[in-house]
Amino acid sequence: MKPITLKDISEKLGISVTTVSKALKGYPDVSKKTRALVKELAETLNYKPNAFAVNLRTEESKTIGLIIPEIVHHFFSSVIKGIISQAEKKGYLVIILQSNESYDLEKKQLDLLVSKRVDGILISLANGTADFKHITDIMDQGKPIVMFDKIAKIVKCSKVIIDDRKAAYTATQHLIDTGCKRIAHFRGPLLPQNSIDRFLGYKKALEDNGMTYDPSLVYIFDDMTFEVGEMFARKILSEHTDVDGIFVNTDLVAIGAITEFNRQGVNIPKDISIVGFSNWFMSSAITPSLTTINQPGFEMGKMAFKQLYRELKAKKKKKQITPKIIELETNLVQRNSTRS
Amino acid sequence: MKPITLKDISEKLGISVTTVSKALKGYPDVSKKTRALVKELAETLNYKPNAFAVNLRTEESKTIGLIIPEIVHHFFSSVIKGIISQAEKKGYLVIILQSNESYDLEKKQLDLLVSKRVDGILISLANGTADFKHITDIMDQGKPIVMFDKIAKIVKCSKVIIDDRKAAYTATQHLIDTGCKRIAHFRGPLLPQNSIDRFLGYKKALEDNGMTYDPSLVYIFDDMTFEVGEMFARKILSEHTDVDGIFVNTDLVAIGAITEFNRQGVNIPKDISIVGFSNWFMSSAITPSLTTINQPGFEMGKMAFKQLYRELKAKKKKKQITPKIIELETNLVQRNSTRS
DNA sequence: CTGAAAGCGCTTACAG
DNA sequence: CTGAAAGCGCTTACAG
Repeated sequence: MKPITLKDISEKLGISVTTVSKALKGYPDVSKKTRALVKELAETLNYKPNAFAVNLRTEESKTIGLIIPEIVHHFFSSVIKGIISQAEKKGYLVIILQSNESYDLEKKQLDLLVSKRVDGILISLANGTADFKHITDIMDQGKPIVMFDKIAKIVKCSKVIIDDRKAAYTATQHLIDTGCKRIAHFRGPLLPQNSIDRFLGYKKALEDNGMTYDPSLVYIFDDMTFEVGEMFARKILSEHTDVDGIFVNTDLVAIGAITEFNRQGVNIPKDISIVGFSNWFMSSAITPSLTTINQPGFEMGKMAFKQLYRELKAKKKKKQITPKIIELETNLVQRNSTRS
Repeated sequence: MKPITLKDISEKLGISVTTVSKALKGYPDVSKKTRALVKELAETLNYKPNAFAVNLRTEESKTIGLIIPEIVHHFFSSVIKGIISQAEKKGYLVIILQSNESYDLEKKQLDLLVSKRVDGILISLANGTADFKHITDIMDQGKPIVMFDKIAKIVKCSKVIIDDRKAAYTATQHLIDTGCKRIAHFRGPLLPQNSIDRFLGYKKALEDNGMTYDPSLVYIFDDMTFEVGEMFARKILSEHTDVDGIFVNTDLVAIGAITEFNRQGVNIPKDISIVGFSNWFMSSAITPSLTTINQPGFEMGKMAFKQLYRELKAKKKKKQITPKIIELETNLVQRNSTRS
């Protein structure tokens, strides 16, 4: 059962392939009658253009690539959803790859996407990524690329981000406003820009409030997991009994910490207040519910695709692309892990 | 900056395109010397075959399509991860589409994937899907398709599933064994096979234990959300004060119910015991932690791709494909929402 | 308004 | 061992 081709239609109708092609695409230089005839037959035969041939001819596939550090992740999966839904609206399909926070994998996957000739690429960088040649190489080939969430400041492509520094400042200020005197920070890994910015926001808030910044209160770790949250909660209890507030880099770790503190009989928020980051769904279901920074994942995905789409269109028209930084708003969601 | 083609290499080397192509593919009928020369030049020029041309020639794209009801979902995102990681190992890329539990969207997306000529399709059906012509049509075209989790018994393709009936039986039996006398069931939507099977497992367990099955204790709802869990928890308290156990179709709804019961001062598990389904990550973090059925999402994704891959290979060799049903093991995870 | 022809970049059956 | 040629199915510049 071979698929129907233009040739099949042209033979049945006794006209040329050229005319069939034009008729199907609604070109004006085909008679109304021919056009109607062609369209009708195409319909009844359920003709579908061979995408492979179209791709080869037009040098575009209406497919984009997406590289993301982790899929089983509330924030990132929301971003994916935003990207896919927006892409579908514009007739684009999305190939998804997961870097597992590994630079090597990220690089290999980027290569793979390029060799598959996707029209453009959306990427959120792995924690392990410190060198960006694999990204700039692609930009140099003229392939549109948009970064989101985990970006590199130094790379001159479009980006969709939040103001991590400001959001972290707000989170820390909230701890201070609700009476915390000694505030720790679960910072996460060293490299990624948003770890850095969240840390800087935390530090700035302390300084602006005349509180001394104590490096020993900043906990660094590579894996942002529930278990890490439990572990550092225990560390706090043994190393820094005077800590009465923690600003945690991400909700999942904060939830691990809450679970451990609950287990140890620490009263949250009275003994220790906690603010997370991202507003994962879980944050509202845990006891006590987690005060956190709401980070608009779905929106971010939508915006990232929209920007890529703009660049795809600009490229087709051979227009110059000026990189754009799109910053989305965040807000503090007050719940029960901080005092009111 | 045009990409390098076979022609570029052949011209630089003064040999034919045919020979270059063969040399690159390691065909034996090329002299060692020529092969080495070609490979070296290809390397230095960073030659990448034009995937569009290869696709057209070979009529395959090494790309598969995946249609899933929802992405922001712990179980499904685990499945996606399993699929992608396995596909990557075998050199396949995955295009992901989300049906939002809608039959119309699912149908449209299936069409889209076919017209993009993906090599095969992986699908978990939408709740709204009651007719399967869109699926069988594709099978009739000889395109391999594998269903997972939310399947249709009537469709004769390969499937990766769990034994929902048995798992639900185990869950209900556990409630009975720990002393529950009147057990409700949050069933979810009517159509999907796994809702049906979980309900049947629940019913069977009651009957086998000499407990009367009471239809008024079975709650049906379309959206499997946290909010629905809260709502039906309230309903139970007002409609059936004698209920002392609930078997819930999925963890998310169970967690909503727990949250509402906590709020109303109902003691879990003493007043009401709850068993969920799926073992979402959240289930271990909530208070009380949720007893549930562990459903291996990552594994399911891996198996689904593996089966599709087998069928892809069989198709290439023009071998007949015999549909296979792959059943994965589940187990009860006892936590604190049921008595011990 | 219609169509013959070229070409996208590859692969492969075939001839030498 | 090498290469000319056909062909995958489409699109589009060009001629009539």
